[in-house]
Amino acid sequence: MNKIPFFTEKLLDWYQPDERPLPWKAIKNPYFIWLSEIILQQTRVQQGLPYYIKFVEQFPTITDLAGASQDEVFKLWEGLGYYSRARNLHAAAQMVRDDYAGVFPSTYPEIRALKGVGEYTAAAIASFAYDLPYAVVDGNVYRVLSRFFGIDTPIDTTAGKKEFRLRADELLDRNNPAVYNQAIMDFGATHCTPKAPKCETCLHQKQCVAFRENRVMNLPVKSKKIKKRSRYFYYLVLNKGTKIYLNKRSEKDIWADLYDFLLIELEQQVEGLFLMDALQKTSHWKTWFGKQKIVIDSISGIYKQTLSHQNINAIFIEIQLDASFFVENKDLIVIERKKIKNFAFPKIITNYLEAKKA
DNA sequence: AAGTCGGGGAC
DNA sequence: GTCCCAGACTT
Repeated sequence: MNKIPFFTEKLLDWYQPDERPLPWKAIKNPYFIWLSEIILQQTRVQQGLPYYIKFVEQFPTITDLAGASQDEVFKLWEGLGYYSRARNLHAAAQMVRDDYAGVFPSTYPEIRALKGVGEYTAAAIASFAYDLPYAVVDGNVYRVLSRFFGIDTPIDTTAGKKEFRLRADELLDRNNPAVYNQAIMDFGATHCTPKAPKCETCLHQKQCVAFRENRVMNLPVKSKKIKKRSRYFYYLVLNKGTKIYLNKRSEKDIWADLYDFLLIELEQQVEGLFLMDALQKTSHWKTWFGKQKIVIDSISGIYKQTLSHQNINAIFIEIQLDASFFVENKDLIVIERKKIKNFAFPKIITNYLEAKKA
């Protein structure tokens, strides 16, 4: 029996498993645990919970998920963001089906090798599903450890990641990795929070370096500051009778594998009388429409969406095409408008579609 | 090592 | 407005 560090002893003493009941706790099904961990990457429990419930209901086993179409998986993921998670989720399910006969792998290296599973997620699955001694290091853990030990090494550097990983491994209760990992994340999520941490009632107050030195609000440290660029999207919503044209987005940009409309992007915001003139001058317009005359049905106001690295500004231009009209673009698909609910769109598109309906 | 990938909630 | 959330991947 290893000696348990003081920090760990106090943490386990604090932890009350039933205080924050969640459907992926107190289960050992590795598929459900994996699913919950992917959904919760960079996502608050509150936001991810309804998605977890939907996935479990629609795909009771990982083989069910593997057998779904990509459009089905994306539709269920719609609105949650970071859509590469959905693509990797689907691919990993097929890996488990094809390489492991549908049985979720049970060793850390095998779990870590699944698409979309990094160090954190592999440790979480290994400990929660299989009681293997791997310490999780997520945003909660960075915050708790940086404060308790007064570590100001930036967490978004190679040195910082290594330092916190070593520290986390020392603190892990190797006899009870699942409970320890749950406890430290719950503590960070409910007690040692980013803003307004509950230091006054904290059991660690006397030993917490950050509290003693009045540095709680300065930890953890991040070195990088993100820069945002603004983009200006002009969506041509093509309608022909009861049909509508959709575009499936390619891999290189935001919203890969989601659907949107025919898009012209300009370097700046253009409004009012200048808009159609600016659009018709673009090479895109000339390629798609040639010299055919386009009749504009309506032009929306500016829809805005903030992404982690971009500010998106979008204007939607409704166009009714004549039956004889031809659009030179092989990537477009034409569907019945009433089937639009089967396709997954970025939030800014669903916002527009909702507003149009009303 | 730096950049990129969403969306929402708390302040 | 800013920060950051049960991070991972690409270049």
